[in-house]
Amino acid sequence: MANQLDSVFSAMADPTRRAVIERLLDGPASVTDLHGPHDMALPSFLKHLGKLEKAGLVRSEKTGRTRILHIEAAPMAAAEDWLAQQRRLWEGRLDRLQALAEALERPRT
Amino acid sequence: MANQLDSVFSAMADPTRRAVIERLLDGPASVTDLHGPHDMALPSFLKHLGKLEKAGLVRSEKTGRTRILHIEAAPMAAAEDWLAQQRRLWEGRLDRLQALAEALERPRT
DNA sequence: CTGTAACTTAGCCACATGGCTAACCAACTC
DNA sequence: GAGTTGGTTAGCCATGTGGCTAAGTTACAG
Repeated sequence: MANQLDSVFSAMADPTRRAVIERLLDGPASVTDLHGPHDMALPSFLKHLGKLEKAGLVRSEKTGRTRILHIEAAPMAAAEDWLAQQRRLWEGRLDRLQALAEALERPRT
Repeated sequence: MANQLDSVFSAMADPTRRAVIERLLDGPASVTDLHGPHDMALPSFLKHLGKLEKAGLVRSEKTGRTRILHIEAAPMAAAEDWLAQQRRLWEGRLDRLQALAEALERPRT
């Protein structure tokens, strides 16, 4: 996955990982805290955290025997920017189509 | 993939597919037109188109022997909305932190 | 210093993904 | 109606993903 958008979008393409993101927006948390609400074995859950971290959406640091994760907002902004740009282009195209339609409605004004 | 966000995010997690989206924002196009710039066999490319269509990002209709695809903007908006909401929550949290910091700076005003 | 809590690593499994070739069908073109 | 163009289907392959159990490690608690 060369592009950063690749890993960010693919990290967000999973409800478990999106739930983790939502939880972390409320503040940092430990692995077991985050794991709590999810009905899956810890190692499976850790893979999700790993993906989030590789995508740069989350950073973590271990103190003692517990690892604390916190969110990193920048990569999400990149994804949002891409989407916003596509929407602008799309809206621009609709505007041009409408202008064209109006021009066709009254051919000689 | 239960959620719609799942399939939309995962559809966008690939540069080929994002390129197709960008191209289609400029107007409808046939399969071979879309395939043109991509250095991969047609059947492989078709799988990408299939994923886009299953995610609802694209619709297509066959007339004669050529299939024309056009974009469907709504699902992208859903993804953008999710991201925008997370950002709002994140910014809200930063505001609260800053308020807290200021409150700590001058304890009795 | 023994026990337990909090990860971590290793390894297995089933299925999805992203690529390919080969062969096929359907519709224009000449 | 023979050839070509535009897709489509079938089937193979390597790798990635998302889940599991079992066993290991490391720090804190008593």
